Amino acid sequence: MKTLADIARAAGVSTPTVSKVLNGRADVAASTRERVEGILREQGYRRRATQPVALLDLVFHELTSAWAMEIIRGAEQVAHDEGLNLLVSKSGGREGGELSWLETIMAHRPAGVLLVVADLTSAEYAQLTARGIPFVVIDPAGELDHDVPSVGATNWQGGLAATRHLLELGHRRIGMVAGPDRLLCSRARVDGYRSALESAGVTYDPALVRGGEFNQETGYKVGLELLRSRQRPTAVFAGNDLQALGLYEAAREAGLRIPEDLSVVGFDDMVLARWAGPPLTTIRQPLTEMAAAAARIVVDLARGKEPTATRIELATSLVERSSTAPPPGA
Amino acid sequence: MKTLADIARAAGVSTPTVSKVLNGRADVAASTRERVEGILREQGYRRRATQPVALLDLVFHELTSAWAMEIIRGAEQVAHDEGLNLLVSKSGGREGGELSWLETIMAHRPAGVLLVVADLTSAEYAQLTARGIPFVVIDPAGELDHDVPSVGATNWQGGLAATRHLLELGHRRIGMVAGPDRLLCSRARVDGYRSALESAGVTYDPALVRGGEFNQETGYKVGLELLRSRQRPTAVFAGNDLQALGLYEAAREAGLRIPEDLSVVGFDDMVLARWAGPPLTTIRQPLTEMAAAAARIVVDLARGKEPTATRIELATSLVERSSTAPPPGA
DNA sequence: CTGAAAGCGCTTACAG
DNA sequence: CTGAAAGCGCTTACAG
Repeated sequence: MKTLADIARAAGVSTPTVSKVLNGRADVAASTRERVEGILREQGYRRRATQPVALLDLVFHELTSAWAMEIIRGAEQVAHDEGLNLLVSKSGGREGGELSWLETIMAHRPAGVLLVVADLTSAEYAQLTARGIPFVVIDPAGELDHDVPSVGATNWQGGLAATRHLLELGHRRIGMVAGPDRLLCSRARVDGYRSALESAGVTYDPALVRGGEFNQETGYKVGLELLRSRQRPTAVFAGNDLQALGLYEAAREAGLRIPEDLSVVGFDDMVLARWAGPPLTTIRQPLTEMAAAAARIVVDLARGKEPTATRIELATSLVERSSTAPPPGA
Repeated sequence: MKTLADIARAAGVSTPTVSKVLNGRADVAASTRERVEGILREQGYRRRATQPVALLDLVFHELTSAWAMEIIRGAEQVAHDEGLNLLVSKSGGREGGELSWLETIMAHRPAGVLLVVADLTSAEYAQLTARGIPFVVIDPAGELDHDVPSVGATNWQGGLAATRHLLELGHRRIGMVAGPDRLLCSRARVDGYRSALESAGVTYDPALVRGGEFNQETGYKVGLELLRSRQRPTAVFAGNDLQALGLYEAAREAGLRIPEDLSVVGFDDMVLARWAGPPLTTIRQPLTEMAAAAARIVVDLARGKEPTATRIELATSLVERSSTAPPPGA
């Protein structure tokens, strides 16, 4: 690590002069400035920051989905309002000799950390807490210890609303493409589905619920299974929008029109839901607001203020488009 | 701004002790540690970072589009590989008493800056250069001074390929929804369109080209105009995917089926293109790769290495889906 | 486990 | 325009 003194020596000037060049002061001769700038560049000088860069770390497990953008937008808004700088990174898919995501974060000591769809090991929890770095989990993957602040969406109510919508249209045989069991949000959606059926007096049939990952391949695969079964459902609730789009493909392949022969409801309301053919009826998850709420909690925590609440679920809502209709022959 | 000494005084300990607490050293009594942590929190202490946080600034004009995510992904990849931390912010829509985006960036002295769809005023250019902060413009909005490094896509070739594809299907009356004239990429796409027509011996008809913003409203509005004109086009090349989706709506409203009555080609290949109804034929723009290339240039520049090239255009490519077909009656 | 003393990297105020 | 001197915020090495 080079110091100002090193640079000064190499440039044949004093440290104050180098300091002035670095800080863009006017009282340095042009020729001196140039020489010093050259040496700074050459020697790869990096300043030890004197102003604290107030950072807000936003950590995704994966940076793939369209999903992520809405979260970034919400976090950026609050970060900017609070004078913080938003640092975006991903924790997944990086094993081997490298520093763990947590070590990287510890190294730059952010004012706070936002974790997206994360499982926190208790070791990670302990490290974060020990260093007094406040954090909030957005859309927690699994159960969290009671005192970990988190922001989610009302997934159960969403599953309920989606299924109720189909029931109200007259559907009775309603299938579901479930997400992975390890994810809280996925289990809640399935339970909401089940609960809606039961309170409508429709018997829950486990054969109509098949699970997999939250992607379009699963929607396609599970969709084909459901649509080719003897008593095929007239409607399917997909655990998320990507699965719903996989279902679209399966329906096309099975020769079923949406919504005439098959109704489909998704979950998330990603941008593409609106543009699917036909536009997808889905449950909107307010990701931008969720991220903003999480950021505000973390900022409060960082400033030693007690946030009004540290466990929040924001409301989901049904967005009706054109992928749902009464069942055939209704 | 609180100092360690302030905290020490308030906690009734010495500064070294506070320093130890901050750095997670083991040799502090648990009770002392707790008391000091409490005071640190209470007084909102922020350290003046001693380790330099190596930052890469990624500045968007707007943080809205699905677009942005692919760029973030490319930049994050390189940032991580190079041990930099990716800072995401937006420059647009923030006038008034606040610091300009540039001042904010100057304040944290990043290793480099990546600007997306930006116009750089010469004052901004001068400031960045004076401080020796290297920067690269991704998808430059307008003409840049000769020595500003930039990474773009081959927009002209893309316009050419889109139009050629339609010509090869047999279309002769091909409309275009143009983007704003102020954007370089938009003008290049229009020129590519025109060039393809001319080299196929089809006369360029200015009445078939109508412009507006790069959004779906423009696609809809301009689409209706084109489709309701006396000699309506059998195919339309939209300046970007959002416009193409607006066109979809216009076609629906005009009672035209895609692709049977009207062929549509978009530009960008956003995720939603694949899921549109029908899936959109479009020109793919390799945003992730563009961002990664830009990040690599900025890192080289920051380390005083001469990058292999400072003006790059990455290749676009035609992605054929289901929105294009031979013209009716062909 | 604690803190006085020395030291580090940088900046500021000012004499020339 | 330059740099010797003093100062700032923090850390380190070490005596108790």
